[in-house]
Amino acid sequence: MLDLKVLRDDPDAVRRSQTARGEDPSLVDAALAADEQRRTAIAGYELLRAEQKSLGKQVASAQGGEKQALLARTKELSGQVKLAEASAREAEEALSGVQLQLSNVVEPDAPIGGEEDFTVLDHVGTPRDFAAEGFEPRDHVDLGKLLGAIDVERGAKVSGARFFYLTGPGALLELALINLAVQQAVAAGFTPMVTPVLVKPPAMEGTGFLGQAAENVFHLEQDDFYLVGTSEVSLAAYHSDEILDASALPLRYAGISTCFRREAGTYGKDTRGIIRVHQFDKIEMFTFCKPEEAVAEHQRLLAWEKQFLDQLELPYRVIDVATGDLGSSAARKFDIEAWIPTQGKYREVTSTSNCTEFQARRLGIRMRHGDRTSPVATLNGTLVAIPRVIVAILENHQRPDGSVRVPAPLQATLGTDVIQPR
RNA sequence: GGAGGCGUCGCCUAGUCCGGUCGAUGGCGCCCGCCUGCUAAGCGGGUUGGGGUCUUAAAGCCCCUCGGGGGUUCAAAUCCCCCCGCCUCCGCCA
Repeated sequence: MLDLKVLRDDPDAVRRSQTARGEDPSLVDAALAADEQRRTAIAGYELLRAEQKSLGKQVASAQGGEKQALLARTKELSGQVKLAEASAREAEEALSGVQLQLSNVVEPDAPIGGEEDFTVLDHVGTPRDFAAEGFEPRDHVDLGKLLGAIDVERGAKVSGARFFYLTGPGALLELALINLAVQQAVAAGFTPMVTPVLVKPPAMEGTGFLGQAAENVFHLEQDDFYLVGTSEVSLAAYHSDEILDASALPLRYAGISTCFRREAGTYGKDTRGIIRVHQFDKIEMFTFCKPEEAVAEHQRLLAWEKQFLDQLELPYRVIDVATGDLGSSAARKFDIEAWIPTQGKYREVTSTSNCTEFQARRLGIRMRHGDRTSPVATLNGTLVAIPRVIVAILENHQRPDGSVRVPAPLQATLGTDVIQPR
């Protein structure tokens, strides 16, 4: 949710941002008009209500005929107050309806354009030249089968498309990655958190996932629960309707959770393997900080993501996601994409977003500084999304015989430095 | 799932039976001041959050806020209904 003050004082900036995202700039004018109506309605209601209260007090002490006269007036007022209150509430709802449709204002340095208009900020590592090594790389599905690490057939049998089992070394790989990620996060000062994966509507709405992203969210109709697509949701809502001590910021949490995604509208996309699945586990970094520190914190989150991938010796690049491809809450987003040899391209493995005060305003998360309160900034970043990192490890570290080299920090949990075909 | 109890402006708490003087009591904590070799104690004052209005800004004024929503009433923390959360006991169950 955007600050009404910004909307009133600098509507052009919001219009420009909407346009850069490929969204409707006229929403700004609709919001301003709704705000105007709301304020008029509130003023009307409050005037009547003030009169009702002051007359009510006189009724209490008045006697006889005077009391009867007052009662006649207040009875009439009572109905008027109810009507005015209803129209004030209607106007409030109309405004928040428009306000909820407006996306966050993008950072000025974010590249303008659609999905393909990102800019590449960094390349780390070099993709292996399998041709020079003299063999054709296997993809992660074949490797997973060969190693007894991934079972997509039975995943489909039991739960349908886009479900899978991690078996044997695959399961151990997940545990090793989670351990490594949590250890790194704790060392960096994050509080590790195991979070709920079912949340009530306000948490989902507050984090901005019920807008354009709504079709990708699982909803349990009978109980009105949503399944989170990321622990970002439960972590952001953790402090909802709270006033935080500004001196205690930043608060950094590492969420450990399963994530659920409907992947609607992706039929035919990544149907093979475990790149795009309905359920996976993920460690997510989440920060509450002062708005003026958000940009610097965003860089720190990105640095922690790189630190993690560096240890796994994966070639990757960092991209600055273009305005048209940002989530509604994000002002800026950096993705890290790991090299996937059998696809011959880089694929997203992490994503970090600066949501500035957008989520905090919706969720009622403020900080106290001096004698006033104001919204905090929230940021999130993937430390590890298990399936995609497993894909990257298997494919990048494979050897001609189908065995896979295990990066050093994972060897203890795996109990070996090479995963051998079964 | 069943029965009962509870939910008040950071924490604790009075008030709810019997509607108006609650524009919410007191304590703790915190902030400011006085006193004071220093500290503590003592004394005085302040201390929910949101919105509207006016203003360069502040102050002021007004409205809302007693878990949430609805109802009764001229008037609701207080009466009625629904919901949510917490606690205790019973049942069931990893």
